[in-house]
Amino acid sequence: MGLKLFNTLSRSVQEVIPLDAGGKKVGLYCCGPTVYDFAHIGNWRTFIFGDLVRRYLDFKGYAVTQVMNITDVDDKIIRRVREMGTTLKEFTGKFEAAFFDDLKTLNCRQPDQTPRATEYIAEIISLIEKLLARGLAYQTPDGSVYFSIEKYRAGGSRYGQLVKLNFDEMRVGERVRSDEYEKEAVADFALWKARVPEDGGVFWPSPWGEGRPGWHIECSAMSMKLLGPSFDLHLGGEDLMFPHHEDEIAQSEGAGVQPPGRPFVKHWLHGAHLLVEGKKMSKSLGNFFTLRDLLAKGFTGREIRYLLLTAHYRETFNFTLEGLHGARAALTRIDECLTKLRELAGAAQGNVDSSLLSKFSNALDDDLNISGAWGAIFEWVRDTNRKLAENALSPAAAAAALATWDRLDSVLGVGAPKEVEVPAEITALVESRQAARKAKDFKRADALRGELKAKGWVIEDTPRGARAKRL
RNA sequence: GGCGGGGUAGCCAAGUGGUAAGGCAGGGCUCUGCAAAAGCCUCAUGCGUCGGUUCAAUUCCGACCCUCGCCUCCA
Repeated sequence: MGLKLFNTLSRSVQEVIPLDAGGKKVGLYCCGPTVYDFAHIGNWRTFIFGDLVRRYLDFKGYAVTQVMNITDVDDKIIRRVREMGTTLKEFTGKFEAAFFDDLKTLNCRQPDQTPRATEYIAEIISLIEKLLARGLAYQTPDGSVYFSIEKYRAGGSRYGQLVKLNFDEMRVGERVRSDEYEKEAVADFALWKARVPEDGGVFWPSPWGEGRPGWHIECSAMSMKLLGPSFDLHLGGEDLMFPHHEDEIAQSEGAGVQPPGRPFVKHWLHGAHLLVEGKKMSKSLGNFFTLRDLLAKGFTGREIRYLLLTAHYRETFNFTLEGLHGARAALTRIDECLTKLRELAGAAQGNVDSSLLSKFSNALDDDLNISGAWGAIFEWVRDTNRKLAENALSPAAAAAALATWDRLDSVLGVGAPKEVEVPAEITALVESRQAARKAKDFKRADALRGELKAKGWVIEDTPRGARAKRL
């Protein structure tokens, strides 16, 4: 069965058919972070969405090349570099490292390539030169270069493929930034920004004088360089539809580098934003969380990942602390089941359960209906628990269940429960308690239980004996 | 104003022209010396409101109410 995803270009759910003649290779570009601060939970929702797409394509057997850009030069970065009296490299390096740490904490796969904008200046310049040569861009007296939407449209190209725009309405009451007053039309966007004193040491030489790239051009330059001028999937947050992605299309297709009849990007994917505690995230409301803020509250990366993966990517999701507690409980349910399966399976071998697997992939094939996929998983957990309780599972069947889970988890990435080492001291206490219970010295047994609890361990008495569990 | 999402149990969240997945919380039970932990069972005559189409609508159509987002550098 084929994977179908909503394509913003067509505003409909369409099957993903690779451009690759062999139908195997898929190019996936995900808009990455602008490294001017720690990424917040809303950013992470989108990055996890990208990771899900990547992992599911892998699961489906495609040979995926995932590229995620690191935007390490833009207005905000320059402003902060100036304010903090540091250098661009030092400033962005810190947040870039934090980004990759966080990516790992959330168990996102490292993209195959993570190009930095500042390392693709040559490609950016060459792309701008193509646009100038084709008459779609113009230079202003200050040395900036802009993309002319009017010329682009005059050439028969469509500007406004991802969103419906009313240009006449838009020209009323628009904002004109003081540094962009030289543009021919307000809708035009910068490809190259001439150096101004506030940029400090952040500038590169170019045929138009010293300056730096505009915001959209880096994604065009890097994606086309690494994935080719026409590729399969491009993903980002819904806010990027306009102007960022629209401008990317204009400048990439305007350069005329695609083979005849091929688009810059075939399938555009956009992830919805999230609300936190029912409201738009904002620092003044106190509901603005970075990943680090949540870790500091004691939540783990996998709990956060799980919660962000429970809802459909095109729906606004309400992220709450209560939801995070629920995520913890839900994951524990899965963990308990897996632990029991592991105990039972031992060294036995088993084949994957294709019925669960097909329920899972049927749901995900349908525009990544992950809620449906979780539904199938939890039904399976309940069913497995029932069999486990009835002793109706053979070691081979348990091994098969575990093999199936591994397959599912290659997509979900919430991981298997960690095998917690029980310290000898704890084991000794558990054994003393067992001895006391056997001697019917319940007072002492309860005291030992209390002692264990104080040390952060709970005793789980099962028909097969007692075991200690980390609180 | 223009464009686009949403409104499903206490909370989160799927889904379907034929009578509502799943998770959390809650309730009951099993196990236990008692607990805890864990497990099982249970939990919406109802899907924003009002009309319409239909044998049948939460699902289609219309109107309305509420809510959220985008409309030039915010994932």
